[in-house]
Amino acid sequence: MDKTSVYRGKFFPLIRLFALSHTHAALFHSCSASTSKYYSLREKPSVSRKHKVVIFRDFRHVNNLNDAVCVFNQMVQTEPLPCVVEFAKLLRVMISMKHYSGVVSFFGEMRKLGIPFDEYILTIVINSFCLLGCAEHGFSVLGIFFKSGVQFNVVTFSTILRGLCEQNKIKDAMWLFNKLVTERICKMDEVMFGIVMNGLCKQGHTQTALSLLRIMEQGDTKPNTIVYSIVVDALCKDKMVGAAFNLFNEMKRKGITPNVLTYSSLVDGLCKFDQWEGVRLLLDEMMYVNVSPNVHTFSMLVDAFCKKGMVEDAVEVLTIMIGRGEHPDVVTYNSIMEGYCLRGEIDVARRILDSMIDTGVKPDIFSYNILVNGYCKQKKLDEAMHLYFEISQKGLKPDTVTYSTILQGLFEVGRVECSENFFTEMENAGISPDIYTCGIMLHGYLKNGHVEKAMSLFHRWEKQKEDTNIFIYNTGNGGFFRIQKLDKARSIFDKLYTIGLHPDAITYNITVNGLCVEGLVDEAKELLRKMEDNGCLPDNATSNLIVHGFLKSNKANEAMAVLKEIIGRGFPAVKDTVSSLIELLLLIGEGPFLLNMIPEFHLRNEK
DNA sequence: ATAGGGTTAG
Repeated sequence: MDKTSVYRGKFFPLIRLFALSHTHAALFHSCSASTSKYYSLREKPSVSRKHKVVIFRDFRHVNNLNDAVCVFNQMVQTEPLPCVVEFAKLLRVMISMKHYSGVVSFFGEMRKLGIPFDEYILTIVINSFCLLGCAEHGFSVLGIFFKSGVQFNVVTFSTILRGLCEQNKIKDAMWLFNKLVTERICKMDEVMFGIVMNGLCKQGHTQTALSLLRIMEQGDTKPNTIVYSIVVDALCKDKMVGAAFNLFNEMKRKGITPNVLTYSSLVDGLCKFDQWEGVRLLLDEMMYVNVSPNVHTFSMLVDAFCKKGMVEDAVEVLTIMIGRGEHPDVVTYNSIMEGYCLRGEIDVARRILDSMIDTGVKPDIFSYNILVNGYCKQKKLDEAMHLYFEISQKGLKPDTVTYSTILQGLFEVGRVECSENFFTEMENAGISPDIYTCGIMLHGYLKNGHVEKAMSLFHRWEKQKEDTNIFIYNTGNGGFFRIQKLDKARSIFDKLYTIGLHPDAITYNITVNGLCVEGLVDEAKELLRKMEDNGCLPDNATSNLIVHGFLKSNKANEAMAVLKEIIGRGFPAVKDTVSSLIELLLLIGEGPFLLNMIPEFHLRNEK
């Protein structure tokens, strides 16, 4: 019988008492072995009833994996064994040092040696698996709970749920969550709800999160500030700022106080919609209820102004925040840099990078990526490359975005071979291309006329199905149309359905436009009908593309029928489309039709 | 357990 089996079964609580008295002996033992630098008396002391000896292990000197291994080896050789709590402390230190697999192997060693463990140790092990990116291994640790009779708690399951959510396995998380609820496996708390709701929101299931909030209201665990804030933020990100404000007002009515995070989410939502007056009112309210805007809040404002090209206003926000004692950080400065880059004032941006360092704010990889992009957009590829080399010199590591940005820049100026070499450099550096990189490579090849290369890349990525999204297809589709590989484009479109990817408005637009340019009226017509059936209503771009497609193909007459049809179904025309349309109608002598349509345009534009 | 910044397609 191995040592762990002693701790199994229903007698566990009794045995735990035994283990505890064991522990005191261990503490005494470690006191006598006080030659070790890892033991000290500085922490709040615990007094052993038996020996009246004051002792605590101190792990502050454990600074690397090597230290941890030494301490661990020493601990397991100590006779009698140190307390479970001591092992838990060591494992926590290892997590803070990011030695997650070390935690797992220490735990394996502990089991082999029959060292007792408790729910805290097991939860730390689960957390390590999660941080290693394999949350599903957490389930096997759950097995250890059942086998050893250790009682789990809310935190155990919250940890697994958080891990699953972070790996975007929201379905698995929901399955577990439902099981916990329906089988009453453990008591729910606000934190667990928060974790699941946050996971749902991050995966775009805001409405499900909202219904969970409603369920909470009916139950014993009432939603708190954080739970409300999670949904408020998600609604803002879904561009449903109105709904977010409804929820915000509702929580205030119910006496749940919004905090700086709640307010900041709303400020950001309003900024993205240019609702400056609303922003002003909200900031006033914050002052009134004594919730101070912090560096996040101010950075959102700074970023919003910069993205609109209003860098002067952004700088004014910067002055205000400094005046209020809120220190701008790397994110704030990065936004300012981007603001200048967007206006083409890359040299100013470059100077900000240098002045950041003077104020004690260290640039990060974002800072460099912003500047690299600035140079690329100005087609200053040599400067961009120079900056790329500077990144490593500054002790930073170029990431996927850095490489993608430069690849895009190289393609843009037609340096296809450089792009190819740089792509190889990226792979050699161990940076794997993501969906952006794929799109850039595909589009870059197509734009520069390398159809075959684009095709082979396309097929390579297509096979790695889990990485495929609609974007790659849209890029391929548009490119293949542009170079008149109609069959290819058509087959890509058809394939979307078979692999279960849903075409979006852009997919339809690209394809409709491609068909129009080719003068394939019937097919375009067919597709528009499909578009409507699939709930993808034609948007401004659709109408523009159709009109331009027709004009380009000089097949105005045949195409006019399609236009009439979509106008009849509700043409979401905007001004620039209308002018193109007028051009087309006059071209084919459809003046009377045009006159009929004018009131129609007015009606729709006013809606 | 919750908030801010960088790269893609029509």
